[in-house]
Amino acid sequence: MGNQKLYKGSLQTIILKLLETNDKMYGYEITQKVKELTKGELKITEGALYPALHKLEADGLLDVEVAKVGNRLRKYYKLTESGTKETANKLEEMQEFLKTMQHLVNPKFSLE
Amino acid sequence: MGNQKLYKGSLQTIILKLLETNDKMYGYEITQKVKELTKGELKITEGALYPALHKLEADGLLDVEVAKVGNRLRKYYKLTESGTKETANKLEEMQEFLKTMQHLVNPKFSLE
DNA sequence: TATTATACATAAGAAATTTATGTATATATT
DNA sequence: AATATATACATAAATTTCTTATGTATAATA
Repeated sequence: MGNQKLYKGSLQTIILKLLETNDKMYGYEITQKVKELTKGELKITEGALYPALHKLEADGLLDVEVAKVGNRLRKYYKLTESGTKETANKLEEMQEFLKTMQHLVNPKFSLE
Repeated sequence: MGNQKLYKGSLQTIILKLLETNDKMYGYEITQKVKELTKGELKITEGALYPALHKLEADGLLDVEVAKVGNRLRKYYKLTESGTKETANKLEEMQEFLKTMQHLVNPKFSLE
């Protein structure tokens, strides 16, 4: 783990985006979903994920709901109202960054 | 300053890419070039830039050459041989990241 | 029955910034 | 002439965000 290149600051945005699309997810599910969607390109470690989820919750962007499945706990997270707004902001920021970086590092194939 | 979103870890790549394109640059010039190329979208602060340049130099990726212009110093940086190789690696990594994130966050290209 | 997968968590340390501050010269503005 | 802005470097404290390591426990698989 920790092999791939995940630029610091992008994890929050990834989590928020997944919750926007999937409505309700638990931590372990998020790690698996990211691995699946990126074909193993990105691997979210637990040491990064759980503190990030706790922070998003503390900041009021996520609500949590504990479920018991069999004998095991799951903590389902979903966007709050303000979380939904912040998701839109962060996605826009990310898009801007991607466009800017694309232009910087590969002017030839710039999207704009 | 510090308003824009510069994901941590991308600054080194930006510096290396600029030096690949421009052969030889000094610090202040880099801050201006980034501002110009990104139309003010990204602003590299001195507190980030100078330590980054020193680290790249310490890691053997950059050579430095001091010049006196008028009565003022300039430190011109350029890629070493190993810096050129590392630039290629970092650019490839960045391209991968941009592609991956584009798929993750861009609704149009979203996989789910 | 031993390993892997599922599912949470935290803590120490590292890396890369931000923010603040400092020094000094050159140029432009009032 | 005085003041502000631009040029050009630098560092240090604090903060953010991650990596790496470790811990607990249940469920499924080889």
